[in-house]
Amino acid sequence: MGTLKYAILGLLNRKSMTGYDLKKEFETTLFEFWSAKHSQIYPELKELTKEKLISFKIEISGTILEKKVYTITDSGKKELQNWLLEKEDKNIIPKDEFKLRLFFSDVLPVEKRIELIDEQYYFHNKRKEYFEQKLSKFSNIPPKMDSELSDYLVLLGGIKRENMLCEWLIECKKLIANKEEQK
Amino acid sequence: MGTLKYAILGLLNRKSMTGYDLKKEFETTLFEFWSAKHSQIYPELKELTKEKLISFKIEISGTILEKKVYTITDSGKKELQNWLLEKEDKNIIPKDEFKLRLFFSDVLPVEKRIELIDEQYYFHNKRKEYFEQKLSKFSNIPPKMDSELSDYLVLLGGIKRENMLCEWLIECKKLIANKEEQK
DNA sequence: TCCGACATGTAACTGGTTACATGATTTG
DNA sequence: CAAATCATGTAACCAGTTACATGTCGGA
Repeated sequence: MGTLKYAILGLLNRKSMTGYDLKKEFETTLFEFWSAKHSQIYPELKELTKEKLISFKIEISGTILEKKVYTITDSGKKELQNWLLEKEDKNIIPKDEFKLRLFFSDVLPVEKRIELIDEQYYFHNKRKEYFEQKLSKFSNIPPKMDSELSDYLVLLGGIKRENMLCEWLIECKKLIANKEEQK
Repeated sequence: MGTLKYAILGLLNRKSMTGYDLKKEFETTLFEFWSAKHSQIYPELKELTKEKLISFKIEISGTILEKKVYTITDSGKKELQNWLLEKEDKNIIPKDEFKLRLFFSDVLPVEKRIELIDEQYYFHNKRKEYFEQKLSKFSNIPPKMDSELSDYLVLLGGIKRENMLCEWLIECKKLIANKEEQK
């Protein structure tokens, strides 16, 4: 796929920054839908520079520490644009270890199965609350600025996902418990 | 993680089968939450055999075609059980290329952004309908058999996910179109 | 007799994680 | 002055995909 490439181009299209800054962007801004470690970012920056999609200039931080501030090139902007407009079905269903576990858990005693679900519920409910708290920090809803609207939309998506998972888990619990009663 | 190992153990715990059968199980039964190509399955079966978690006996199909029918061992059953009961937060948010695209699409003209969303909506709506059709094939709801209930629960999860995505996309479209009007 | 499904494997490569490795700067 | 953070890189490994490779069986 080479998606990391476009994640980096997308971020640099918003603002010039260093590899370290990019790393932090992945940890915060893109956290909800993409991730990359610095060990993947630095070699990719090297490659993108070679492809002339980005360029860098060295800045001195303090007295001797050199940092490379990367900037997207016109060619890079074009490449990003093309990717954004690409019409391709890459809609692979993501792997889900919990579903796999739940699926095979029919060999466990019902109380263990319920425990499994309760744990998962607790987790997603917590994450849901965290996202909702983040949402409440928007002063205008919907936001007026374009890039803020993007933030808002993906956050909405996150909340909706966590919410859906909580609802599903409650339903799973009900159905599993209910079957037990029938015995 | 080594999740493939448990996917295979889980399937063999239900029923002894060949590598080829397992491949088909991944394509049908587990499709909604896990996948593996035969090129990954065969080496893993070799490894699991070495670890004595599974064993095989050769059956002759037709006149000379040998097939290896794999069976889970007691040791394998124990290993599966342990994994099912494992308490670990591996709740990594899955990568989502569409969200990444949407996130950076603020540089596109609004009509292109709407197109992007419409395409995605069409896809998820189609998948939702497909899942719903699969759901309608259950004669009893909720199913009485344990393993059928598992099928039912993950299918419900799939429908709920596709439904949530459709709702979210409609909301995204509304917010993006609405911003346009404000201009 | 041909074609699609059955059946099993390996090799090369890609994307991503963990660990190794180093050093500067800022803040308490 | 110590600890956290800033800053950049490489190496080894793991999971997974694509392509290569071979051969059988059953039905139209």
